[in-house]
Amino acid sequence: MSDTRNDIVKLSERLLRLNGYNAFSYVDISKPLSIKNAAVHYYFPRKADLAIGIIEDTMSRMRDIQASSVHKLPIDKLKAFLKVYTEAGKEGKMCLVTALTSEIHSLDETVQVRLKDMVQQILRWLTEILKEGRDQGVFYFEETARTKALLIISNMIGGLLLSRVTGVADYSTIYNNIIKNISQHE
Amino acid sequence: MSDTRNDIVKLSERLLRLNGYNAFSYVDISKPLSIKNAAVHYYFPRKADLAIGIIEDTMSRMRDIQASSVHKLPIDKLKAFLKVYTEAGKEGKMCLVTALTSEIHSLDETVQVRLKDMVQQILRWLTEILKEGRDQGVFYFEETARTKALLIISNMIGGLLLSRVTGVADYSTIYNNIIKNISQHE
DNA sequence: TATTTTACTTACTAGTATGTAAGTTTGCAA
DNA sequence: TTGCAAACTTACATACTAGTAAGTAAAATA
Repeated sequence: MSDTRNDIVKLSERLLRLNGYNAFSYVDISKPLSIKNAAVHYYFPRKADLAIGIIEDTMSRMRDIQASSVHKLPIDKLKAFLKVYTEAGKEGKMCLVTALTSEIHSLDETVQVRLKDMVQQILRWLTEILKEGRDQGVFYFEETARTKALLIISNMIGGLLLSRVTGVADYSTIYNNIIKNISQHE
Repeated sequence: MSDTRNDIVKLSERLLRLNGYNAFSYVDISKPLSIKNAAVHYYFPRKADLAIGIIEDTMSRMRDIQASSVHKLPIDKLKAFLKVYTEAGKEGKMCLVTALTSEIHSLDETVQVRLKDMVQQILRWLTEILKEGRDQGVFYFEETARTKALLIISNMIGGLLLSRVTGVADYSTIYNNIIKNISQHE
């Protein structure tokens, strides 16, 4: 895959997660890369194609993280999962799910389908980690694993948004609470 | 206050929370109200003024809810607080904080200041409810009241976003878990 | 009754958005 | 060496955006 195509995806993803879907344009991407906006259209004819490109790139990285933590302990799997959000928080980024879901009515149906799929995969990923941790007796929670996953992911999504306004310390507070809460008997 | 001005605020708020800040235009507001876009500019010269109008309207309703639940039990105060999110969920709306925070870089500094203020007030409101409930021995949580408030609000913010993609049932799951979790001894 | 203010409309501008069609350069393959 | 495909650029079309300036009709005020 060409450098240019990859540069476009990386920069688009950054702009999408910093500013939102309707707040970045083809020129915002082409200008910093010193190419013309038509060059972006060459790789991604429509903005929907670009969105799909970003989703696929993100899911690919997601699978890499999953693959490289297969042999780790549940707590480290959980930390690897949450790290994605922590890094976003440091850069003031939303998570990709937030960026797309908050402007879902601006998205092509083809993009909405991919977004749904991504959310399901994220949920399944975390649910599996939680199940494993509980089975091994290192995680403690009363809810179903899927419900606990919903709670943790919504904490992350909301935490990243809130911390944009109240400061990253609040994201850390949420993060620490999740780790502490799941590791402790009741 | 004129009907037109109020109609503009209500419709803008709806469009903002359904579609996002950069996804609605002055024409999107004027057309359904059968007025010209310049009429919207008459009341709200710049889009920032409109955003501030929406924030103020929302905070005013917030204070009404607070005022009308002063004499209620902590659990009913909490339910009154959360009801705002539940109603949004039914209509597929994000909360106002999400709609604005997700596109914070598109907002005027004057709007950002008001947004910050609103978030602080929401946090203070819920924190007070939680303190009162714990003091009366009806709420149980180990964190500070402010941290618990952060966790609940981030659950709501994230729950509303996730449920746009996975279905409202997931919002309900989160809601029910919050109520159950805070009401139970450990 | 005269004047001013309110609540708009008409008509427009300048800028930006996504997207397209056709042309150009470069490098590889036959 | 010719031909072709990849990776672009040039130039443009269409549509929409926030925002403004000037005009108007009706209501409130002096």
